[in-house]
Amino acid sequence: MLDYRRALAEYLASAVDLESDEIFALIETPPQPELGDYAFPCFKLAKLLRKAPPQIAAELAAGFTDKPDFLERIAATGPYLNFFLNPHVYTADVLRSVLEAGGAFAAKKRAQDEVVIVEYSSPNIAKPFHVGHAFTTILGESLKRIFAHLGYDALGFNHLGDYGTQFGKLIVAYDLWGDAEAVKRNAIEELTRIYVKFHQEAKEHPELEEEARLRFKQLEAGSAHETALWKAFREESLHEFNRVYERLNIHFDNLNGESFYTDKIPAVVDLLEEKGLLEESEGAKVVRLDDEKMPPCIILKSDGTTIYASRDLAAIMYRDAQWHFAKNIYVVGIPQSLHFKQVFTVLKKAGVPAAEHCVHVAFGTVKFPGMKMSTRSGDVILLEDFLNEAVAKTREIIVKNARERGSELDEAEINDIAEKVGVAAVQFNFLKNGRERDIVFTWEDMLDFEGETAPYLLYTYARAKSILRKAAMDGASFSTVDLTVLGDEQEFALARHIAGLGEAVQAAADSYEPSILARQLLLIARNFNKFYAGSNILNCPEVALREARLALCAALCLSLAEGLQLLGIRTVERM
RNA sequence: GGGUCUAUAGCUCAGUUGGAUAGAGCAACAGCCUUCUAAGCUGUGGGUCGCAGGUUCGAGUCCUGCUAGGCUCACCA
Repeated sequence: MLDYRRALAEYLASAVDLESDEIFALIETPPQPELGDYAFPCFKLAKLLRKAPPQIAAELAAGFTDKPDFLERIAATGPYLNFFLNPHVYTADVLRSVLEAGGAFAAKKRAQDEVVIVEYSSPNIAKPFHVGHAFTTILGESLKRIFAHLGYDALGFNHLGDYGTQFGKLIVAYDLWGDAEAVKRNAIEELTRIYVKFHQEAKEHPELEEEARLRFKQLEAGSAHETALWKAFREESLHEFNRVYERLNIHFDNLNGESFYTDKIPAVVDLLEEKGLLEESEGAKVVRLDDEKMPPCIILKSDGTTIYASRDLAAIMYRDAQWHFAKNIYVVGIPQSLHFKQVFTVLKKAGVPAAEHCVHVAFGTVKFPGMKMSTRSGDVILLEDFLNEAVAKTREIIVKNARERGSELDEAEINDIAEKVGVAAVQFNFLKNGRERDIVFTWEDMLDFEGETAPYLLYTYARAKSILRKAAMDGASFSTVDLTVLGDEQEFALARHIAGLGEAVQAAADSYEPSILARQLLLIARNFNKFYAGSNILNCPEVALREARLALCAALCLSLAEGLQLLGIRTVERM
């Protein structure tokens, strides 16, 4: 489709004594549709021409003789020059582009391969996957999809928490009280059970702690028994995580956890040593960051062992060597902001250029009023249980609606729709607002399926699909349909918002903020529902208009599906 | 105490590089299913944009100070 803002800027350049790029930057969208579709504020010109802005606007408006096809009207309103698009030309152009793009309306291509690594989810092995993990998992997946859509080679990295002294504890506990069958049945539950038991027993038998440290050292040294157990814990945990990932439609490209990077740390220590950055402080090896007004970054603990900062440093070096990433994105909570600032700064000081391409995409905390999210107390909401609740609630609504509408959904279909809509509702809760905001978790809010929710978006999609099916036009091409008959207030408004999808996706990527895309989709859906409530589509008496409105439905479906896919959300054909 | 982020309607949040009358959803109230899915649509009420200054033709948006709160500040990740 035509870049209307650009075209308008070039048109204006002939009348205004400014470069078209300058004009382009000044053009804005008026707050109300009555004021037009684009506006040019004349404040900047006032200084140049030494005249009042409203006078300039009026004179410019009077001076235009011929208009391009896409413009219907130009009017001066106070200090603004307002432009009204021809709604028929515009609506037809936008919808034609969407229909021809077939789900890639907002997609871009790149001249060369540029790898974007998105590290997200990263749960700890042998620990429950609770609602707190949902934020990074859902946000990260969306970012990965958005960057892929914009032509990047986007890779999802799951940096598993699969290393540390807790594995020594687990090994000790398993040898003492573990049940192989129980691990097979439900690994996380059994491993959590023996982990909790370990801490209880360790209070009275402190020697267990010492034993755990010993067993961890043996694990590091590659001892057969310990390694076999560690591998089994990892495998079984992953098996369970995959159940959730499958439901969320997530597939990682890389599962290198903390353990993978440990043997790459000595090289990092050597590098820092060589650059003269490493200092001894209170027995530990640190890099001082005083000049950056940050506390020192600990590289090696006083007992000589490694720490998470050193592992993250090693990971960046390794990823840079392997992939020469354009971006290396960490989808990790706000509390770790300082940690990442330190790590990136250490690398900059060491002269590693890749440090410039590392980004910490921080997000807020999921808060539970009246609950303490702690593994030890067992007072957690498993993400799986949350999904199940949402699916169950969805199922109730589907069954109720089916009864009222007298529709003929079979059991398997009901289950499939409930699963997709319920999971989508959960996902959208984490994507609709700015990511740095905390989320207060209440069942009431989380299971509200009206208004700004995924079920609203999916419902809108399903309604449009239903019409297309009834018209036997689902999947039709519409290539010969005349779309210029469209352009009434609601049709035009819908086209305006659909056209905004491309910018929304780009903005979402630029600021690592899928909520921008999520909000655009809500706007699109709301405008379609207004159109739907006020216009006949299937029952439209004029054949040409009916066809064009069906094409509008098809374009709506394509754009909603495209955007939802970028949020990691699956669509349903009916609900 | 240092760093950092936040403060917009009863609640949850949007608010484009500073621009026209600050917008949604939920909740409340009043309507709309003999037109295509009412998980929808229409309407009403609801605001000293934390407080005080400053910059500017113009500030919810930028600067300073203050208040309140979150997170964080060395061997956990």
